[in-house]
Amino acid sequence: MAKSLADLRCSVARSLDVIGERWTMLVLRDAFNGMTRFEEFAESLPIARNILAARLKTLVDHGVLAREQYQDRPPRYEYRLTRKGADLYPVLIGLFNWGDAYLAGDDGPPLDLTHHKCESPEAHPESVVVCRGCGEHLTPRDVRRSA
Amino acid sequence: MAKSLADLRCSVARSLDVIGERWTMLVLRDAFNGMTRFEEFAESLPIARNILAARLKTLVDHGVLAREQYQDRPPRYEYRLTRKGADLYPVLIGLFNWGDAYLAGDDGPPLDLTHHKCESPEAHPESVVVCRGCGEHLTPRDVRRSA
DNA sequence: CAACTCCGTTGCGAATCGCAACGCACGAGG
DNA sequence: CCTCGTGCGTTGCGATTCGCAACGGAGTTG
Repeated sequence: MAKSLADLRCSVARSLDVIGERWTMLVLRDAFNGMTRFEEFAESLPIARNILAARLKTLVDHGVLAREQYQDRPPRYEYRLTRKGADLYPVLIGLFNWGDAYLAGDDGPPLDLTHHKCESPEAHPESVVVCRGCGEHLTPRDVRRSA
Repeated sequence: MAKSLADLRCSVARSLDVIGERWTMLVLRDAFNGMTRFEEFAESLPIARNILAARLKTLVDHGVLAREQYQDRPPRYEYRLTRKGADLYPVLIGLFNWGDAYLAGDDGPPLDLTHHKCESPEAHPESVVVCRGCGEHLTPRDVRRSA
């Protein structure tokens, strides 16, 4: 996997090379949800333990998660999001929004997230594309390649 | 692939079940970039032709791309983003931003996107998480599960 | 009629995944 | 001491998926 995607001179491809493997984004979803330990992830997802170990290792290798020892005898570690990992929040929320909008079952979106300081009934997180310069909301047609 | 991810009662998992396979987001990147034909995708990416055919088929099956005939004799088709597909823009830009920020090579980000109506030198698209109710910029700590 | 284009499909070896079992270090109970 | 339970992975093996290269077929051009 690593070789062919990473050297495509494309930031999207490089990102996917790190977080595009099966289960990886779901592990990160759990991490954003506060989980830190191997057994928590393993119970939350129907993922094989060897695959979970491999995913955690590549995320740690890439600096998305940090592996920190929280006890000796026996040594046990927890996995925490780094700044780099936390910066994937727009991607995660984007997937969340899209699934809610188009793939929800008959009984509506499975999970409800709320901005807890906001009074509005619509206080849900939403991933949107804006212009870093003027702040305007952007569609694909507002953007072009410039280099 | 389909079975285990789709029935996880999680919008993120359901989204990944549709667009989480290897190469899929890169095909969509090209589609956002204006490509529509099989041969264009095949030339743009180092993807095996059988895999490309399979990815296009699942994207069409899920309504992310629409397959439209653009000539008879021989029948030829083009693949266009639907509204559902276009709504993946925040995810794509999120991956793009993250790769630019953390995975760029020595010579900076490989590709530069610009909001062409904006005069600012910082007129680049950015995927951010905001509150649908109040519009405020949100971090993971501002959000909690409410259902 | 031979060459070329566009769009896939097929066959086969290689890589990856899923599942279940095992390993190991430690603490608790009997 | 012996066994059980927990936390955290690793190993083995069959099943799935992928990558590559070759083939096919329908039409167009020289």
